Amino acid sequence: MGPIIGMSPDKKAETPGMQEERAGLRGVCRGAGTLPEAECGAASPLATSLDRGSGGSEDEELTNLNWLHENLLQNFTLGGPGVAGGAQPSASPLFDIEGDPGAPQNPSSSSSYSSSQRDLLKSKPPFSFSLLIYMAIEQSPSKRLPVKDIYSWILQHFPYFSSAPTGWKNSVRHNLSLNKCFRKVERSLGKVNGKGSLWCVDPEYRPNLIQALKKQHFPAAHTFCTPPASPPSASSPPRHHFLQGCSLKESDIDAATAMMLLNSAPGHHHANPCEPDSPLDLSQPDLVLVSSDPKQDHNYSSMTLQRCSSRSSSSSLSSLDEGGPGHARPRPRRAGSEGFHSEEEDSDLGDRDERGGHSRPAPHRPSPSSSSVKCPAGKRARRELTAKPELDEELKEAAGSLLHLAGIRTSMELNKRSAKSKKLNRK
DNA sequence: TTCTACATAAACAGCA
DNA sequence: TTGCTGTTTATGTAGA
Repeated sequence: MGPIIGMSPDKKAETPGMQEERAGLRGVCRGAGTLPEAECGAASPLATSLDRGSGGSEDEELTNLNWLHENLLQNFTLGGPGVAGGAQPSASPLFDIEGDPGAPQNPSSSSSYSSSQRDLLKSKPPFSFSLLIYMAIEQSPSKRLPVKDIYSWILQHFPYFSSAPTGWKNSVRHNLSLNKCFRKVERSLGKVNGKGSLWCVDPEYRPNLIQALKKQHFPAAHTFCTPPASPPSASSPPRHHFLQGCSLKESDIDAATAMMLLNSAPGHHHANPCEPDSPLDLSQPDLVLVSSDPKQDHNYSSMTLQRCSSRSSSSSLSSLDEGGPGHARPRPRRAGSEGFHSEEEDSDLGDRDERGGHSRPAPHRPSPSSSSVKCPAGKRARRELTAKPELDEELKEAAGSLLHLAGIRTSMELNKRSAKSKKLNRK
């Protein structure tokens, strides 16, 4: 996307990507639904940099997008620490919802993988860097990763980047720095700056990321997104599993997030979710705000909400990202994210300071009046809201309903999909 | 056409 | 000194 000079990796990768039977085919592997721990130890980011050395075919199998879709995102939504911490080959609710979790999903018996599917592996991931980072972090047992491991994870799961110019690393760092979804955690005390900070996902923004995932479209994957009329079979790629080629389903997300809520033990509230001693409990009800109403996006500043209401499909993530250079330039950067910025200024997240607290004096960014005006409901407000126990109950109820809905969703889903495919066909 | 999200590049600083 | 990490700014592209 960049200028010609800095040709975007996907353009560049056209060549390398094509050479990429190497990397691309790497991904075509047996990724039975959930990658067994034994087979995919490297699926754990812990293993990212550690295991890469041993590389090997095992490693290569990890790049299976199917696995990614099925396992990874399943993990995200569940958000449980068990995800990466221990093998969680068990079927998730999501897994169950659509079909047979036990069904061998073996895309890599890959003759069943179409060339288009393989191309997916070779081509640029349909995820933004933010999402990639999110995935990487979420996959880590501790929900914290150093940049290096994030690189590794991305490389591991998206071979595309192995052939991409190293600029993507810059982008990753850029995202980490800029995106409020990610928070820097010191590896050890007194090591605020310097090398090797850990990065975690700010639970406050986690739903945003989920939303972003939900809204992520996979145009290239539509080829295998066609609604199967028959139940999933071993020979056919799993039907949906979250990212399976299509945009995520609201019910998936919501139900999954609901599960997160349910999984969360009340009282596990850490001042700093990234506190090393307090494993990131992303499922904290008061941190993860979920609504059964997809329209309700608590994660956004009201500004974003407005935007979202007017722009149905704008990426949620970006709004919490840099907010877009927009046309607020010449002070582009933070302009759009001022809403969040102002939240930081709320200072309810003291550790946030570490970010701007670098050597360079934080340039005074005149917060656009719009931001301060449009964002009355900041994190604090949300917390106040969500801290209510009754809300917790409501959430649980909602979770139950959502799960129920998710369970019976399939038929509706089919309808939806057929409608969608019709729509696509029309195009 | 406008606006937003995102990607990319690059400069710069701090640290090991 | 070098390389990595982190921050920030600038700019371009794509999509809605």
